[in-house]
Amino acid sequence: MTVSKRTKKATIADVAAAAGASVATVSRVLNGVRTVDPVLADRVRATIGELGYRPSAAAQGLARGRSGTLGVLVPDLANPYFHEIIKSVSAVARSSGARVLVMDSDENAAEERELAEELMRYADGLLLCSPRMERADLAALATRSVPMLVTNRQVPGLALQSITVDFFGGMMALCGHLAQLGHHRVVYLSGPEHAWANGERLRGVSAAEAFGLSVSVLACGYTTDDGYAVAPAALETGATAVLAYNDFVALGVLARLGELGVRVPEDISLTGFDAVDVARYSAPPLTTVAVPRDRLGRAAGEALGRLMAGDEGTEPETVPVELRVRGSSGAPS
Amino acid sequence: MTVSKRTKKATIADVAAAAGASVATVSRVLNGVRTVDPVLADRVRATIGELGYRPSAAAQGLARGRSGTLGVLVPDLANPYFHEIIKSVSAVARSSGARVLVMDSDENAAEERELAEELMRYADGLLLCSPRMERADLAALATRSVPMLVTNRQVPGLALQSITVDFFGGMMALCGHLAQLGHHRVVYLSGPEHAWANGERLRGVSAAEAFGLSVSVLACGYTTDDGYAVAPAALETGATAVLAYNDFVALGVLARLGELGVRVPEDISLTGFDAVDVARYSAPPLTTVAVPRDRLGRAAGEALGRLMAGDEGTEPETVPVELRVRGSSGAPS
DNA sequence: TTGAAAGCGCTAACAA
DNA sequence: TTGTTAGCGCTTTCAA
Repeated sequence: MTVSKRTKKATIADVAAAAGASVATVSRVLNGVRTVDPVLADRVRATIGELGYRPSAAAQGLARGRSGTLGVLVPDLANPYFHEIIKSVSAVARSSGARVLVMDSDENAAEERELAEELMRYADGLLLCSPRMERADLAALATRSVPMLVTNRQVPGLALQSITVDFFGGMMALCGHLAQLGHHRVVYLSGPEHAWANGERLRGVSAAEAFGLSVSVLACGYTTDDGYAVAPAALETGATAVLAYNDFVALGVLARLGELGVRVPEDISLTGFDAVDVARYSAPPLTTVAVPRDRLGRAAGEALGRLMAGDEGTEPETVPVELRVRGSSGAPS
Repeated sequence: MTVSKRTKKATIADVAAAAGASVATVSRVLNGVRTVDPVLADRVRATIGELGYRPSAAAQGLARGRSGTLGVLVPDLANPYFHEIIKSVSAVARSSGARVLVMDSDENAAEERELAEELMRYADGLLLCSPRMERADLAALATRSVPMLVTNRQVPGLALQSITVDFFGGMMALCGHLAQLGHHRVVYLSGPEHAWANGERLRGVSAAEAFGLSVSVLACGYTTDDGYAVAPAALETGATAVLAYNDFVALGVLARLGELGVRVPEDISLTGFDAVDVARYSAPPLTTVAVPRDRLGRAAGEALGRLMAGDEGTEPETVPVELRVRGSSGAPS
């Protein structure tokens, strides 16, 4: 069998004609319906192979009334935080014969709503990862006919299908650890302003004031560059420990402190968040909070699957985190 | 206007009926065809808004004969190398009204072919990022009716539409730099066996033997963990410089060397590849090679756009790289 | 400027 | 067990 350059796409009718069967029979073979004579079925399969036939996804989708596609919207495809999530969701989707359509909103809260609506045209179900959009938009989307699940966002008074990570608890744990070491003054390097994840962390450090920690907050960001830039300001607060929004920020801080001759943890303690791989390999390795992103992704994929199967209303789920004490935190000098 | 919970999806016929127009007219409004009475058009648009109508992607795709979707296949979604590429491709696609369907082959060369074929059912064009599949599979895919572009892979004798990065040149530059510093014995920590990117780097170090470098090769991998694990073996080769497959591997090596009390670059030099963000912030910062992934992604997106527009055959493009000399390389002791 | 109607490629009743 | 055929929701002639 030789396939020539740029084969024109074969249709089910072509296959039927070539195999001497009806389109219905070909469709049956395609879909594994058992009521087909094995001989005929083999002939059809052979023809399919010869013609290199593949059913059109659009036609199947239209006829079946569903696309077999899961839409995933993330704020930033270049943010490693979302990679494992996407990966796990993809894996879950694939195991149930679905595909994943990914879109990136570029951290643009205003455009998110429109992208989500667009995604709904293509997908049977929608996963909004850490959406930044306003409450009203989220509420409107939730009423659509496409099942929707949200990660890392909870809106008081809005019954959103959601799975969240216990950022609050994670930050509390971090603060508790520092307090135990004897710290009294800490500074939190704040992440994306509209991110729920940032709000929860902030809530966590604030709550820690209850057990005697004095907290200052510095607007920062979520990249290594952001951390590098804000490190001197963090130093000026006089805090004995720096709580970075995430590991990347912490690595930036660590680098800058190194340049400034400030030792970690002897002169100042430093913590990250997320427990990305590289955080284990810095010098010193970062004390941080492990966020099980694969688990989050898997849970999201499965919950979405249930929603799409008709299960109205999954319980909001909260994925626990885990404190990882490593070398970057120590007793204050 | 109140939208109730779980609106049933409206169709173009619903809109037509509600607006007192024909489906043809609604379609015209939807597609911006000018030959519609402004008053009628406004009425249609209003109805669309009220009904929250969105055209079905499947129906449009079927009727138009194209999906408006770009398929992207990557070996590993969790590998940061591909993130910026996906992101740039997405951006290019979006600017021309297309969407991106991403699939992950999980580094499984055997499954890649099947996934690519599957992707073709959904997409108008295909981007295979660093495909690991065999030559024959690649050749077969290239004959399909869906335009296909490949990054980081060139197959001798196969006219593949491709965009590659000059890994060979980058590795040569790294070797040249080390040779100039006075190194004579280096060890290359080899990456994924079937990756063209690894082959090219290997070709680069081998070519460097021409200017007096003695090279040994150690099977390693592409993660920080891999680097951490192989570091002692690298040390045992007696090389005065370690060329890691990429930055992540190098960071792993760096961490392990630190634990072993081996100083970089005083005791041994170390280089990375790719110039990911964090590589600038290690102590010492990594000497590496900058690979313009955004540019690769943009170029790929644009070239694919041209292919899909009917341009038979884009010239194979090679994206240049840039040596970044930083603190992790120095003269041998 | 508008509308009727014929597909697009497939699935799934329904008949045979 | 097989085939015929009516949709699925949209685009796009073709007529009016």
